[in-house]
Amino acid sequence: MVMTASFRTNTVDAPGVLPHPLPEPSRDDIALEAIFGALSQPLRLTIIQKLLLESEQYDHACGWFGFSRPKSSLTHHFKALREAGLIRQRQYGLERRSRVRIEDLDARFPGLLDLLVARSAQP
Amino acid sequence: MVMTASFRTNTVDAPGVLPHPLPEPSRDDIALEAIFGALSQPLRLTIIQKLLLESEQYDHACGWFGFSRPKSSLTHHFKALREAGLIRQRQYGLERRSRVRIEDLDARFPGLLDLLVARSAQP
DNA sequence: CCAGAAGTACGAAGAAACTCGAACATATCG
DNA sequence: CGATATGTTCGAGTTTCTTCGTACTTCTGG
Repeated sequence: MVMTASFRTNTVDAPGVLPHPLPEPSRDDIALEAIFGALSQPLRLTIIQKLLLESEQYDHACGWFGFSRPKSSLTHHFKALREAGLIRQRQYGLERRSRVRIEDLDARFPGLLDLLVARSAQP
Repeated sequence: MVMTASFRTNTVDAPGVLPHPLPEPSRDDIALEAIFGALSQPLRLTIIQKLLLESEQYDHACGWFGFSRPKSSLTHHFKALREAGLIRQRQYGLERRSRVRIEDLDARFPGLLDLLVARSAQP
């Protein structure tokens, strides 16, 4: 995964109230190949699924997920998800909380998120 | 992409008439991570899109696509798509023809193929 | 101010993917 | 049979991931 697209610091949700999002690709720069590349990593797919299925209305810091991996590994994977355009990250004091960019992804690739949370048919 | 799942030589379409498919994962062994990994390569995503949008009813040999890459590279990418469960390949005399496993993919991951052929919104 | 907590940055080592040439296999056609 | 066409296999070189330790930064709470 290489970061080539242009990045911006967007301010969608109530500027002044929420911390600014970390640099991320704009909606139109989200590429399907990058999405697929990011989601081909099992841990990263799990992160997105967990956010979609178990998060309640709020963003979650990476400690919330309960992964037993070194912190630097988690940084790496969350950054990969952010740079692919899958999550938005905001700094709240010490912790950095993530949420799925649901609106952007639904607008750009309708059906993608449904695909990720659908229980795969196991006959 | 590593090949770990069990493989079988399935015989879905009129055995005796069509050549046997090359070894491929069974429908239930198709994994989302593997799909995503395969489609994160731009050329491979193009192959699937071209098959879905431009193929008329038949399988296509890799010469049909008109890629200007060494033959060994094409072999590599078609094999990756087959091992991920995205395409089925059959040997017709000299040439090896590929088609998307539409039924299997629709059954296992509804919406996936629609996602691949949807024209991404470019405002 | 200091200690602890959350996370980053850097870098290195190993694994995996990508690209491609060269040699080989096999089917078809004249 | 020999030439050609399609595609494979093998191997090497290069690049990209992945993992993780270490050191560093920054915020928060006493």
